[in-house]
Amino acid sequence: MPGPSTTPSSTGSEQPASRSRRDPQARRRAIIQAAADLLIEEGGGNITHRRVAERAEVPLGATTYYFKTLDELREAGLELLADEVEEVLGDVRREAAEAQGDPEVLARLLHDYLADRESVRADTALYCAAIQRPELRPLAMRWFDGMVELLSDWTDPATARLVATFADGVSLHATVHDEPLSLADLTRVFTALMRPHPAEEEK
Amino acid sequence: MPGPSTTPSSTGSEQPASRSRRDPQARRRAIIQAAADLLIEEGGGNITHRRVAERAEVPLGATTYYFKTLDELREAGLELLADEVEEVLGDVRREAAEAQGDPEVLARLLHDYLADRESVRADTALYCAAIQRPELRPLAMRWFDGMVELLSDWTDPATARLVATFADGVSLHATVHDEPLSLADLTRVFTALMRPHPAEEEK
Amino acid sequence: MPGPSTTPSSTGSEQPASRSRRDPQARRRAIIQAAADLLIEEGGGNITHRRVAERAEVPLGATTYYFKTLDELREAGLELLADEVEEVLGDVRREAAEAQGDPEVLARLLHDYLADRESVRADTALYCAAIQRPELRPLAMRWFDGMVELLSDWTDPATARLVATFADGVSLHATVHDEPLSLADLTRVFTALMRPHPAEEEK
Amino acid sequence: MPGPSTTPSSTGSEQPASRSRRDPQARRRAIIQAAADLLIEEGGGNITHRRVAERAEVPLGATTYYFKTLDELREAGLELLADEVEEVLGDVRREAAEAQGDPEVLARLLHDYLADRESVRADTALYCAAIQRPELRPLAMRWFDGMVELLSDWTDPATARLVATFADGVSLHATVHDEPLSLADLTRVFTALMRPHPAEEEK
DNA sequence: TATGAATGAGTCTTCATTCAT
DNA sequence: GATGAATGAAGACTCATTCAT
Repeated sequence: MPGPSTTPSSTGSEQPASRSRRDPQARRRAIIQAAADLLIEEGGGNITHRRVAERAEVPLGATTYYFKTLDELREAGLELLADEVEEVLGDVRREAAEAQGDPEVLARLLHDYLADRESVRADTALYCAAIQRPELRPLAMRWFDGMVELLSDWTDPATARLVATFADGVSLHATVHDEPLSLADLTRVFTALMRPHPAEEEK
Repeated sequence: MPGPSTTPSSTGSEQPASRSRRDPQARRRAIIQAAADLLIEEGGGNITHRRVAERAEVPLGATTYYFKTLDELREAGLELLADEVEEVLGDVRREAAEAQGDPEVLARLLHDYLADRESVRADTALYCAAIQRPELRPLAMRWFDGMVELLSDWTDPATARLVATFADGVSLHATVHDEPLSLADLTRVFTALMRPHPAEEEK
Repeated sequence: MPGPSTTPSSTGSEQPASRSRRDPQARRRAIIQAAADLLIEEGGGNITHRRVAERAEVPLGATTYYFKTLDELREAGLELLADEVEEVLGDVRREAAEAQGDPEVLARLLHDYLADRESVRADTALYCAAIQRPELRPLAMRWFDGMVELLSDWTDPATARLVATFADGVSLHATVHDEPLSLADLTRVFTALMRPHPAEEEK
Repeated sequence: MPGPSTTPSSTGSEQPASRSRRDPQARRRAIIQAAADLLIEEGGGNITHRRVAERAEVPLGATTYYFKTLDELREAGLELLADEVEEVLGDVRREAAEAQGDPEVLARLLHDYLADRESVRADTALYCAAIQRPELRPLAMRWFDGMVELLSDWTDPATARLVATFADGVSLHATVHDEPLSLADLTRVFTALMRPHPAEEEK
């Protein structure tokens, strides 16, 4: 899995002067990026105009100029996180295609993804938001649905959903515990779940 | 699984007048309970002295009298959630013991647990808190560790960890999606994971 | 001694509307002035955002907008007091220069200064602050050091320090007792202290 | 000068159990003592029932039981400080009597007194209180008047007042600066001021 | 267009004081 | 008599939002 190599996410700060004034688009992006970073670091409850402005290195007024309310800004940040997660998922998908859905390869891809703390944090941050505010659930589902879709090329939908659910647990586990599951563990689960099973009559 | 039938958790409000004045113990409990309820409903970021006081039907001053800081109050609420979760887990354990660790029975117990929205919310609320504030991770781990311990009676530790991780995903899934996984799905995963597997050489 | 004749200090309140809104500089000044007034009248321990706001006739929020913390505001007020005191001292110095350090003239200058209750209060307010908070001592020393420097033109440093110490006592005495020392008393002390003395070997 | 050898002031903490319960007098004293200590350390503005109670190691209720209001408690503390100062002054007086008012001896006594930081702090704390609250001036005057009376045995009242004023300045100076005036300096001033002077016609 | 000034609402917290026990 | 519980008022501080410029 590609990791954040392609996503310029949550790292930027000293973009060229192009970000500042006279480039509204870039400015807007910088603000959203700052909001997303803060969402990851501190959770949605602690994000304020002032903190975002400072982080994005734009004047306070800019944050209210581009976003009518703080909620709107928060949502834009979450959306960016979801986009990032989805982008990562897209990369994974391409690699998975080549692997023909080999459980071992899928396990390795998930393992690589887990190594990218930034992406994992984005993922769990989305889940936190979704847990606390139902209207944000669609954002969190994008990851789950993407995962299911990815897997659907190689297995039946029910199994795909189960594997995706397991992947969620793995993400959560990686965030809360110090170290993520081992590649061997992941491989074992993927293999066990994707192996043809006797009773195909679920749901 | 017992569900909250035994735990009068997170529902109370209209205790007899005995809760009020001059019964510090009960008062403290009521405040913590209110905090826990709010944690479940709105997440740790949105809890305030005022909201807790209103919820617990005590004057504002009471919340600061019993807890020097809001953090302390929040933590007490989380601890209560963790206790509740653990209590549920204890019940599960007792039932699991009788079942001799039969995967089907375990799946049913998890399924029953998922039907108790309150407990699931408590579980995910703990995870949210742990994600956003590392110092709270031990609380979230109590659930995971308890699950692992429970399973350890019937399978090897590595498998127990994997199943517990899956259970985390299931919890998360149940909170964010409208309906939890089916009993059949759970049974399938439990069976697949707990079945003796060829390579015992993980990690 | 000139007294505050030149300093519009600690009296203002009814500036033209120019002070209000959209004149940050003036607003800031008004707040500091109000703080200084309160410091003189009630001492540093009793100054609050609310009182300052009311005194300066600005909304409460203004006091926290211009000063991140109350301490900062307090300090700004004290600094203003110190500036005022120093300004008075500058006037005294100019007059003293013409008098060639004649003890009688110096005594008269101090006597005039004592007649300006406002300045004396500023002086003692600074001392109070310095007594209770060591980090503010430099502010109080500005008066003492200024006095020493002033006198150093006409007498040796040791004597200057003694005379300045006496002047401190006089200030204190004037604040706590109803009436200050008489001109004759001051003259006597100044003369006695500045008269060449037998043993020049102190310290 | 005796220093604090005779005054058990502001040091106590672990009196025998006699202080606690069943000895109201001792309890009251302990509370007042604690208040006095806090007055010296933090100034009158920062004294609270809770802090006093903690310092005196008595329950919170005791502080309101023995003193109807906080002001009353504060005043009791100041009174204790004044008593202590006066006690020191009494010791000084006895020694001064033997010395027949010799300026050199008086200077030494003041110098010794300055070495007792505790007493000096008490003195200046009283002055701070008196500056900020006129109704407390009598307390601060007790020290000044005592000094004048002491000196009156050896010199005329006017001179006594001048010397006492100087002594005030010395106290202030000692509190705000790191080191007090030298014995030689003090001697010089005392000698100069108490020497018979030509014009006896002041005030 | 863009932004800093502005402010009132709301946050946590401390505390004097009262009072039931 | 003594004390911990109790609470409303007030304090410092933060901030979303508005608005003049």
